[in-house]
Amino acid sequence: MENVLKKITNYKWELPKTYKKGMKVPAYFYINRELMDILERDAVEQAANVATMPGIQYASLVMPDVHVGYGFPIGGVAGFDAEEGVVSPGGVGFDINCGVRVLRSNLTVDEVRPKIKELIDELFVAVPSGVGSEGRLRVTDDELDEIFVKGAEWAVRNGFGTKEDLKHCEENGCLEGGRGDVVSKKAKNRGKPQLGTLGSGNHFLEVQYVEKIYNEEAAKVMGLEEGMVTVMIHCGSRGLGHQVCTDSLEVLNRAVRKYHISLPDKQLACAPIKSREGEDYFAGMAASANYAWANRQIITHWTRETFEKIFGSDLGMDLIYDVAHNIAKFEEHYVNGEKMKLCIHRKGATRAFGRNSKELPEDYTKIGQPVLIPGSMGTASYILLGTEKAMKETFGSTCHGSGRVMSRAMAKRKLRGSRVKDELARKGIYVRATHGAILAEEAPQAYKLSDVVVDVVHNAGISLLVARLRPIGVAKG
DNA sequence: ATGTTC
Repeated sequence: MENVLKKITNYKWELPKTYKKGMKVPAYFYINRELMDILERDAVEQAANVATMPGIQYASLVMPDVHVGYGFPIGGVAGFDAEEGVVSPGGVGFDINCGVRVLRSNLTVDEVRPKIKELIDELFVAVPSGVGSEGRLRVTDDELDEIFVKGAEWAVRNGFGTKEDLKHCEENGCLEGGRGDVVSKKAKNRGKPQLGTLGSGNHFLEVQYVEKIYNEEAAKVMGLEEGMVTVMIHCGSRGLGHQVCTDSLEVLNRAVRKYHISLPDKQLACAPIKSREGEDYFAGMAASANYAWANRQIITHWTRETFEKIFGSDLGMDLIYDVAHNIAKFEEHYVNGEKMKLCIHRKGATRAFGRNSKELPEDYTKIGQPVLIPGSMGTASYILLGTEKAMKETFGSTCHGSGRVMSRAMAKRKLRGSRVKDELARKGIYVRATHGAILAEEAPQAYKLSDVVVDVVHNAGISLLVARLRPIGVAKG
């Protein structure tokens, strides 16, 4: 790809807007040479396609964990003028508000390791997982409608966690504008029994420890020390968000014709933000995002209960932060020196706001927003900080994880789940999964090294390393 | 990611 991408720095490359007819802005790729070698041609085309969309501002942005997605690349960020621009389900993804949160604890890895099997087995029961899995609670239609509007706050109000948790969620765990009236009966029926479940695929609940601290000051503010046990929860809006996305694609395919929007790829289906179709998609997307925040909040509560059952009380399991990886939202950013209201789409990308952003809770105002980057199963996860450079260059955004290099089908052909489990055990990681195939699909070999991805965003300056977290136990669907 | 080819 080096013949089409122009080097700006060792970590930033430009695809000029002359690359493809109709591009309104260039695309910027945050990658290094190593990632350039595995960059998919189709992902480059997708980033160029996004640059042609109505109302796009500044650039189509690509993070180092990029791979081909539905319409937009996964690892893509795009900002559209809030008045003249569009909103697109392909720019959010099927798993609306797939996201990550991390809890700290007062426990050390030496205290937890001897009990890791018992702990993970208990967590595996306390937090249901797997495709189509159903949860331990049943909500009514009215409650579901409230969750669509209130997000994590509904969960806290109903006994799952604390008000302090809400302050440590992006958007306080609630995206404004969620509405149940635009969510189909089918989506609601899928979502109702799945609240409080982990799901499948790359979703997980992981017990980790802080292996290395890169930034003492920030780590202190987050309450992190080397050797301390942390818990990472990675999941999304389950069948509900998936159904909302599917339903909306039908509507927006029609809207593309109705509003005479010219697109290089049907998968970029979108509607003007100010149209009925666009507003309804946003409301359903926000409702799904809020369901996902309630979901992670409920799982957090059961995680704390399980830890207390095994290790007793006063474990200090505070929520460090919760970030969305798949979401669209209205934000203000500077474009060519002018403040603009934009609809920022982050698909497989993380908000990474710098210090003094008004969106941050008081304790993080001085250091910047915690950015949580899950590893693939068995590999390190990272905590970073958002930066002022990200505010200037990437609409305050960074990478979201390690990104696939092997398809699920390929991984199942090449790898055996039992063998993956044994390999992880040798590395001191106990894994509990619903079935062997998931271990093959999610094996470390199927993913880019998160270390490389994180190295790129750190060196590019769009987020900065704070801590590396090493897994000791994983529960997977 | 996903009642994993509704």
